[in-house]
Amino acid sequence: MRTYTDLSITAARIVDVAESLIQRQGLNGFSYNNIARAVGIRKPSVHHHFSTKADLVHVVTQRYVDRFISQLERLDHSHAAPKDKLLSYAQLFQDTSQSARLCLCGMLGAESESLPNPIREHLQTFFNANLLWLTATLAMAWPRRAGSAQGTALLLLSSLEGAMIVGRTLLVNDAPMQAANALFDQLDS
Amino acid sequence: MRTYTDLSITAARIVDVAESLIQRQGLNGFSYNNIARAVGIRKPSVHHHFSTKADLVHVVTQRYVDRFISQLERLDHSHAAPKDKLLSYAQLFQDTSQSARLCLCGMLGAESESLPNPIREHLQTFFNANLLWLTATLAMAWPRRAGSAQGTALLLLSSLEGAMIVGRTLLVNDAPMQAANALFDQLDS
DNA sequence: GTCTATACTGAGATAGAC
DNA sequence: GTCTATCTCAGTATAGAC
Repeated sequence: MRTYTDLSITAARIVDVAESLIQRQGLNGFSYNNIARAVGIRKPSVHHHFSTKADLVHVVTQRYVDRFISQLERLDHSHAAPKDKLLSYAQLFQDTSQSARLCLCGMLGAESESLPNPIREHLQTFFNANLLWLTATLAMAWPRRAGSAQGTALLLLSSLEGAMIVGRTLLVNDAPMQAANALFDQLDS
Repeated sequence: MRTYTDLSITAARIVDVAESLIQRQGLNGFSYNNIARAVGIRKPSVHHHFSTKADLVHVVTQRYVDRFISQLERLDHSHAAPKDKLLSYAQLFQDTSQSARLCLCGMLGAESESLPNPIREHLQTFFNANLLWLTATLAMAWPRRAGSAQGTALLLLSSLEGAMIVGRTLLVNDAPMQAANALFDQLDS
């Protein structure tokens, strides 16, 4: 199966466009034609780089998950205070929301019934990595509540994923940050 | 525009099937053929009842939103303790999750860029009604935290919507209830 | 209300020239 | 790597008979 580490310039542009389209319209909401127009080439040229849609979506997902996990690691190495790490984490979702996109894995997770198995596994990697990171970081930020960190991690991750959906529908552009701050306030009190 | 209050028996079956398909596969993940097979009629017969897909989805959404709001009113009239009302509320999402579905409005909200405007408005009605109900009920359940009830309402609604997505991907079947309980525990402490 | 038959369109995909 | 041309299939939708 293809990987994203050795993409030609055109292939990388295709992956960029496909990523954006999935985050905005969902897996079944775009076609090779949409990609071709956005990149400025013809449909068969897209097939030249990614012979099937499943292949393309696989590469897009793999790159997204790897990049996101890299950001978690970068946050860890930043030596910021745990609470500030969590604010930066919430800001990642906030930024995506502000560019009128959903989290790629949230969107694909919603549509996961139509998804090939290898892609499903990438989504599981994504959510598991986030839950692990959040559990550890929440336990450091609020040590007295360390015992409930695992449940709080699921609460925070779910609320950020959900807030992107609620926010885009109600045209509230800071829903992820609002939801995260509501939780942080409760944890502080 | 059609409404759901005077559906023939066949039309009601079509709406039932369409609702389930949207919750499982999303707006772009099913066709009139899928519906026809599930109902046991032919494709043109589906068109006889709902001439376009937009028309069908509109009726499905309208019925779902009205029914859900009725459930909120029923909860209000139940004279249960506020905290128990909130538990029953979370259970609504939990039940949906357990039948391998997402919230219809969560799914359509994710795909809302491809949605006709009238349907978007139903989604806004849904989320606004939920936020209002949650804000009021949270303020009753935890009066000392009444000042932050609005933010907590967004947090809870978002987390339930998101937990359905995270849960279905990780094959955790009680994610909505886990997320809600994590929040209720913090509010209690 | 339901059916068969049929448009028409767009989607995913391939062949083969340049 | 890109193109034109083409294939096949599914999707939405309509016409008209029963």
